[in-house]
Amino acid sequence: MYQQAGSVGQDEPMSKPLYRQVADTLRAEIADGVFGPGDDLPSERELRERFDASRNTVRQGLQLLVSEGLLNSSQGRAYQVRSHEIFVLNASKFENLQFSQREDGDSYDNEVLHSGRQPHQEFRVEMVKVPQDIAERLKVAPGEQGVLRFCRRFVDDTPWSTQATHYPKWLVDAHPRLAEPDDIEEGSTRYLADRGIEQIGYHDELMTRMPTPEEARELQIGPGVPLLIWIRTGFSTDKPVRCTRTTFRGDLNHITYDLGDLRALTTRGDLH
Amino acid sequence: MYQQAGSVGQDEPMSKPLYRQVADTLRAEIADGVFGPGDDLPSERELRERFDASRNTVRQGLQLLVSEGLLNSSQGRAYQVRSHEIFVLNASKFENLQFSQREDGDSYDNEVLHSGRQPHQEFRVEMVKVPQDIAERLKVAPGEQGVLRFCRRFVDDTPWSTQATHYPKWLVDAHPRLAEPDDIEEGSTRYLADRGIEQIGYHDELMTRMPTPEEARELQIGPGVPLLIWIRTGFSTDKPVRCTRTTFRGDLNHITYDLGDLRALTTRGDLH
DNA sequence: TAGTGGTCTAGACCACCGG
DNA sequence: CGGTGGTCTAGACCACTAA
Repeated sequence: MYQQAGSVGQDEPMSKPLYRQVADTLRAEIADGVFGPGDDLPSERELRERFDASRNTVRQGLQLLVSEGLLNSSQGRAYQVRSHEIFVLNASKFENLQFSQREDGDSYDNEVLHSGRQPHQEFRVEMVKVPQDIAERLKVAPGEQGVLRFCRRFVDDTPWSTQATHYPKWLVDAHPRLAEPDDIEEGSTRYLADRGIEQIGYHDELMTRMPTPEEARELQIGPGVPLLIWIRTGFSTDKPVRCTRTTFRGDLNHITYDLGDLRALTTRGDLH
Repeated sequence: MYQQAGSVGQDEPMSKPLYRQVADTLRAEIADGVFGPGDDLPSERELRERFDASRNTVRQGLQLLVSEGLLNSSQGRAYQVRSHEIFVLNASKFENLQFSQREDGDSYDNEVLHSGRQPHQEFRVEMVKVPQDIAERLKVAPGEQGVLRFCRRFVDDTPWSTQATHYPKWLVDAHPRLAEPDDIEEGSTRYLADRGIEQIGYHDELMTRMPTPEEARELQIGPGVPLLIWIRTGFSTDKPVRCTRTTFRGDLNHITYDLGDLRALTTRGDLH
């Protein structure tokens, strides 16, 4: 059934390694719905028999699927097909993504509150040295102090994203509430705007990479789930005012932008 | 030196598995520059001695780093520290990302042409059934035919991204050059605009995930490199006109958006 | 407690790369 | 050719989960 690796077929098929056959077969079965989201896969022992392979080989195949983000695994329990509910953030509309607060009008476009999920967030404020990369974006001297307002968001106790906003020292000196450890009721962007510091332009950067071990721990993600990173630098008329780095679990989040005239979108229909 | 797994320390440290110690140690050394971009790592045999571990255990640790995108590996050669040159695409400025063509003014913001790299692209046009997800975005019946204009871009023969644009049948019927197999000189968006079909709004979606095996082959990426996916739907005054899905190697590409008034950014300085 | 996955070993053979 | 990584096996012990 499953060809041995190494001994190459005469002419063309150049047999795939066994562990890849295992992965490909299971991947196809997941795609076909033989195993649906949340289902348990057969145990390693059963797969070993089915594919006539050693345990390590079966594990190597399963590991591949884990690293593709298709499976979850944890000690003592069967491999499980991942299921995804995706949160969509419209970055061109929403200035502050604030959970469980005024959802006036259009404040964010999520499927969270509309599906009985329970969002919450952890919040903290620190005085820290502005990290090098942020300092460049804020155009402040490397090593300068600044305020970090940090937030980690959860949905039903699943970590969803972390958000770190840095404010330069000159701004904090002029508007000290930025450094206070409470959530700013009206939103810090609004607070600044009310005090004459208006953000009239944004520079957004989007990128992806695999999490570091710390990030993986913080967002409780295993291998195989990439991060989606969104860095927004907010500008007043003459200089950068703040820099926010939001780190999302890539498997649970999409970001959208609406540009230009979208009157044709008013009948949104089944558009994602 | 390196604690055994299993036998738990009395009170707290709960020793890490050996393969993680291998990975963590090497990761730190890469971060510290002990091994720079492009450098070879010591061979598995040497690492086995250094960490006093079996070959499989060392391999497991190395595999972790590969899956984090830090290392490349291929048969017969040493593990190599990945090096990244990142291409930045400003999605709010550039309608068509066209390689090696009129770079009038600001047409794209890359470090490619400015560093002596050689870009090129493969191009093809097909008549295909519009895929389900694209059909939703184009608001056409699922299963309907449409034109697919496909492009794969390279930099110095490294696959960089693939781009697939779907046009609905009604548009192609009215403007048949969309279905012709040549590159449209002036750009297809321009071609349409000249014929009265102007795209006045865009809906962009950004997401990340690990590549499927096909995608990994097409972009020549190994495990540990996530994809960055950008889906742009272009709208005329009353309906969607085209849908473009661009699939980037996440390790080589960033996307940016400029929103609002960015006069403060004119002195771009060291801002990325 | 039985069954699952997590970690680890020792050794084998192979394919590929470079000198 | 020698050295590298790629694949695979057989078996061991452990930690965790669920019944």
